[in-house]
Amino acid sequence: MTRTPLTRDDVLDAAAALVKRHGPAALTMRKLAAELGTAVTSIYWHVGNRESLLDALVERTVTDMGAIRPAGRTPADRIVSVARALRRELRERPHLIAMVHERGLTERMFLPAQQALVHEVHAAGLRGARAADVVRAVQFQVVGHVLVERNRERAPAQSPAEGELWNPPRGPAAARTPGTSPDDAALARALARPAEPERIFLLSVRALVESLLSPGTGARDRSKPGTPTPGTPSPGH
Amino acid sequence: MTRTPLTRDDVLDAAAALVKRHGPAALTMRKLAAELGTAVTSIYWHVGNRESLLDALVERTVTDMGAIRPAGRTPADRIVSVARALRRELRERPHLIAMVHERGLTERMFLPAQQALVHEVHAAGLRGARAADVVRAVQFQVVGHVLVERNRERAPAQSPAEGELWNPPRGPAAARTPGTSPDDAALARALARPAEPERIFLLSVRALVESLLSPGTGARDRSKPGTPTPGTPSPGH
DNA sequence: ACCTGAACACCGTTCAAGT
DNA sequence: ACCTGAACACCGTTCAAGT
Repeated sequence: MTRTPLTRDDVLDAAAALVKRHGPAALTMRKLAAELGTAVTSIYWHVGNRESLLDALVERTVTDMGAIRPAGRTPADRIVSVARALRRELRERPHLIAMVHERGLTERMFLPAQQALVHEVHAAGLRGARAADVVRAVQFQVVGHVLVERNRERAPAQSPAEGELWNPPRGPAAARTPGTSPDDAALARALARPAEPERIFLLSVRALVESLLSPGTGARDRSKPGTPTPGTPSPGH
Repeated sequence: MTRTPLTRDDVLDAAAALVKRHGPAALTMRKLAAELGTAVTSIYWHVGNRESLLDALVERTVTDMGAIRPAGRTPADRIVSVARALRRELRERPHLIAMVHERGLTERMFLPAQQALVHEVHAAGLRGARAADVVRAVQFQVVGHVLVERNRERAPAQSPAEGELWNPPRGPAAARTPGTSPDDAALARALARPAEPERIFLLSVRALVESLLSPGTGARDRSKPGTPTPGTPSPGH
């Protein structure tokens, strides 16, 4: 009874399954060998060593991420749709995404999405360096938000909890702390509630896209980073 | 010649130094013991085990981060100044920040900054849940940007490089690829150049703040996050 | 209260040897 | 071309024993 020979893909599959179930720390060469029913050293013949095994896993995740198809009527809408699609894809592969991040490959994983963004920003009428800036700003924001969000989910019990800071002490001690939070009960309550990442995500992406796609606003390049922002006009009503 | 007894702080100091120089992976109990000139097992008496040693290190970093003082004339300026200060602080402690991130404590580290943001958003005239949303949006963006930026710095040689995608093939093959990048040489060149994170950072923060602080724009809550964006078909493979 | 060495279970990796 | 067991150097951790 000759066994069908072990292939490199067999190794990668088993490794990916282990990581998906128990995280990267659970992926040891010995456990992997046991899973595959081979000697530990066989694995080395197929994948070199643990480091390049993880590299291959990450590589797979990056290419698996695939192309993103924008949806929506306006360029702004389509950019937002790309952002949401990226967010969803990432949230389905938490462990592998963490590995991609640890290896500094997050940006490369986002190249297909970048291509879509370029198309939409161009459609919105932006050109040249300005368009490139907008593409990168959106990309940074989406990737960053996803990283933050994942970080929050893995956070242990927060102490002090976010909300606790915004219930100002009622006693005379309140006056002592300089720069303390203003008295806004609704705000305090809102911050005491857990964040709703998807809502914040949409809110932010829309705000950023709206601001960057409309020319002539203060968000243009000013070439002098230190210049003060003129007060935002408050439309009387 | 009785040696002055080892303290918990001695252990933490040596550990922090090791991490700062060579990263967390270089922090082994045996190396640490050698550094301190004690037996490996002494360390266990002071800090329990490696895991809680790292916890203590992270805890220290979080509290060391300290208070942030806003600067600038308008609330928008001061928010931007907080964002820049945070960015600078983080970039000075790359390894430790990575550890904070791995432990899911990034958000907690940002609580002091959150307090400052609340103050400024309130000064800008926002109240209640809307103000909380803006605080969180800015916070997510700043933290996210810093994480992305750090990720980029650690990235190995990118292949394909960002720019390569935006030099459309000159031959007849150009017409075949659907949704390809538009013909914008300046854009292609701009994306081929390395990103300037600080500029992108300022650009984005300003755009977001400007958009969120001005009421009545489309960036308001639309209360239906789940609407028409149809899910992009999963990348068949 | 603090420190020690010995021992254990577990790693990743190399290598000569098998088929 | 593929697989094997033995061996090496290195981990984190426990524990009984010292002072």
